[in-house]
Amino acid sequence: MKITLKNGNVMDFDGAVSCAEIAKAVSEGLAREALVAKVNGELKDMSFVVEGDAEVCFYTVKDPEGLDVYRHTCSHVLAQAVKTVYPTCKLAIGPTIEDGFYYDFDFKTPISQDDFQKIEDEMKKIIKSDLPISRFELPRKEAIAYMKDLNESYKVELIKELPEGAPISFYKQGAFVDLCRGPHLPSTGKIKAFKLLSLTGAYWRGNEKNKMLTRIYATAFEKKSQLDEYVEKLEQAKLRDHNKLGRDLGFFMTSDVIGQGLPLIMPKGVKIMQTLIRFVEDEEERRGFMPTRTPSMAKSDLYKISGHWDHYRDKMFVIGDAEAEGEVLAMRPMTCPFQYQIYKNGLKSYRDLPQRFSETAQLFRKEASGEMHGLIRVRQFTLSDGHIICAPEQIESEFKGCLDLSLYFLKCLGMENDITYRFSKRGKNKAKYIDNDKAWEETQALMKQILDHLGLSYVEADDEAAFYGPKLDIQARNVYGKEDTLITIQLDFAAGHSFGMSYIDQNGEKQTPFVIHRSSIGCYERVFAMLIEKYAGAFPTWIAPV
RNA sequence: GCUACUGUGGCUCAGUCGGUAGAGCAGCUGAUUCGUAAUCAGCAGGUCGCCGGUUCAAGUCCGGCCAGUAGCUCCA
Repeated sequence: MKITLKNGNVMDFDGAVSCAEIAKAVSEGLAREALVAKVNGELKDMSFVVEGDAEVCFYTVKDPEGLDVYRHTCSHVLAQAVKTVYPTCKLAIGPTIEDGFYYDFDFKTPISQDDFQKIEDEMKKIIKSDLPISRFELPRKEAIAYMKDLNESYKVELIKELPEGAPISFYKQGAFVDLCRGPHLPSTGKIKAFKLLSLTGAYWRGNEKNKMLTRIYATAFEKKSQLDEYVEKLEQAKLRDHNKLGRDLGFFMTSDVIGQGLPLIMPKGVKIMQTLIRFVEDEEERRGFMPTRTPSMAKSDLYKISGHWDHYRDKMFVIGDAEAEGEVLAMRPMTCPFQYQIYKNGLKSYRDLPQRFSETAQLFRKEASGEMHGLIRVRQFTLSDGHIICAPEQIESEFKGCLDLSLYFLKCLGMENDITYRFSKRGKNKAKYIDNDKAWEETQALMKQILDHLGLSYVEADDEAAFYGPKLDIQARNVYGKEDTLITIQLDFAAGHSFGMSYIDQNGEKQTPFVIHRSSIGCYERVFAMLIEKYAGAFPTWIAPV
C-alpha cells in the first residue's frame, strides 16, 4: 500500500503500519520528534494503524497542531496528578486554549494555589515515569458503566450526550484513564516544560445554573526557556495594565464608600477624556449630526415602549416605589428612546431624512457585582451615542457613514490596526429578544449584505445581538489579549413602529423610518483604558486630526 | 450573582503561638555637590477596609458587610 507524505514522496509498505513505524521509515529524527500524525486529513495518535493507501503528515511540538496535542496531553497529566493527590475529586473537562490549557475538577474540599506545588511535583513524577499512552474504545453501555464505576458522573453525562454511533474513546496512562477524543502524545515523558498558572471557578458546561467547579489554568511549552519567556510576558503585561498604571499615574481611583464600578476620574484623566470628547463631538457635527441633551432618567412608561422594561430591567437602576409614590423612574441604560422623542417633535418630510442625532451621554447599567473591572467594565459610563433616522433606501449609505466615522476616530488614536469586527446576531433563546421573526431575519440579512458590500472581514456571533436588533461590534484587545467592544453600530428595526415615528414620503403618504443606533466611542472610560495600555501611559500627541 | 484569593503609613511589603505596630522607597529638615535608578544623617507619617463577636488582651481567632484581583456567567 502507498503512503503519500507531505512533501509528495510516496512510500510503499506491505500491509498495515502504524504512524510511528511510518515516521521511523522516513527518518530516526522524525520518529523521535513526531508527536501526532494527520492521516487523510484527520489527526491521529502515532500508534494509529494505517490500513490502506493514505496521505500522512507528521507534526512536532513546533507546529500548532503538535503543540496543541502536547498541551492537551499535559492536561491529562494534570488530571492524573490531581486524582493521585485528591482521589475523591471528580473530573470534568480539560481542553486546550490559546497559550495553554485548563482542567475542571469537582473537589470534595476546596484547594488553593498553595496546593499547586504538590500537584506540580506529582506531575513531574508522572512525566519522569514516561508512561506510555494508549487508546481504547468501548461501546456506549460499557463506557457508561465503566465511568459510573469510577464515580465520574460528569464523564457519564458527557458520554450520554455523544451522538449515536460516535466512537467512545478512552486514553490510559499508567493506572489513569480519561474519556477523550484524542489524539495524544505517545507517552507522558515527552512533556518538558509546564506550569500551573491560576485557580478559578467555572460553571459546569458554562451554565450559571450548574455547579461551580474548580478550574486550574496551566500552560506547557517545548522548552523551559519558552515557558520563562511566556511568564515574563505576562509580568510585562501587568506593568501596562490600565488598572494599575491608570491609578499610579493619577488618572482615576475608586473608593470603598462610593461603590463598585463607579471609578472617579481625576484631573489628569479628565484632561485626556475631555480632549477626546471635544474632538469627537466636533467631528460628529462636521458630519451632519445634530447634538441633543436628554435626561439621564425617565419614567418607566418610556422603557415600556422601548422594550427595556421587559428585556433589560434587571440591568437598570430603578428609583422610587410605584405603590408608595405612584411613579417609578429609572436611570437610562441607553439613549435611544430619549432621542426618538425629539424626532417625534413635529412632522417630518422625506426631505428631512436622514436625521442624525448625537449625544455624549452618561449611561447607567446595573452590572452584576463580579463583572466590574477598572475602567473597562463600570456601572456608569460615558459614550458618544447617536441615532440616525432614515428612509429604508438610505440605510446602506448611512451605515457606511457610521463605520467611516468610527474608523476615522480609531485612526486618530493610532488603533486602526488593533481592531476586529464582530457581527452579533440573535440566538436560539428567542425570549431574550424582541419577538418578530420576520424582521430579525430580514434585518440580519440586510446587515450581512451591507458588511459584505463593505468588504469587511468579520466574525459572526450567534446570541450576542442587542435585544432590539443585530449589531456590528468593533473590538480591540487589552494588554492580556482579551477582546472588548469599543464601538457598535446596530440596526434597530422595531423602534420606528414601537415609538410611532413617521415621515411623509414623496407621494404624500405616511411612512415608518428605519433607525440606526450607533456610537462614535462606545465607552470613553474603556477607550481610555485601552489607550493607557497601548501607550503605557505615555500619550503621544494623538489628539489631533490625521 | 458564583468560585478562589487579597485589603497594614503615599508606594512595595514584614508582623511568627492573640500581648495594643515595623522595614525599604517616597516626603520633610540638614549635610554633601555630582552619586550612571536610589550620596549621608535626622525627622515626621498608621481609625492595621468597615461593623460586630470571642478574650484580661485581636492587625492576628470567629461572623457579617464593603472594596479590589483572577476566572465563570453577562456585556459598552
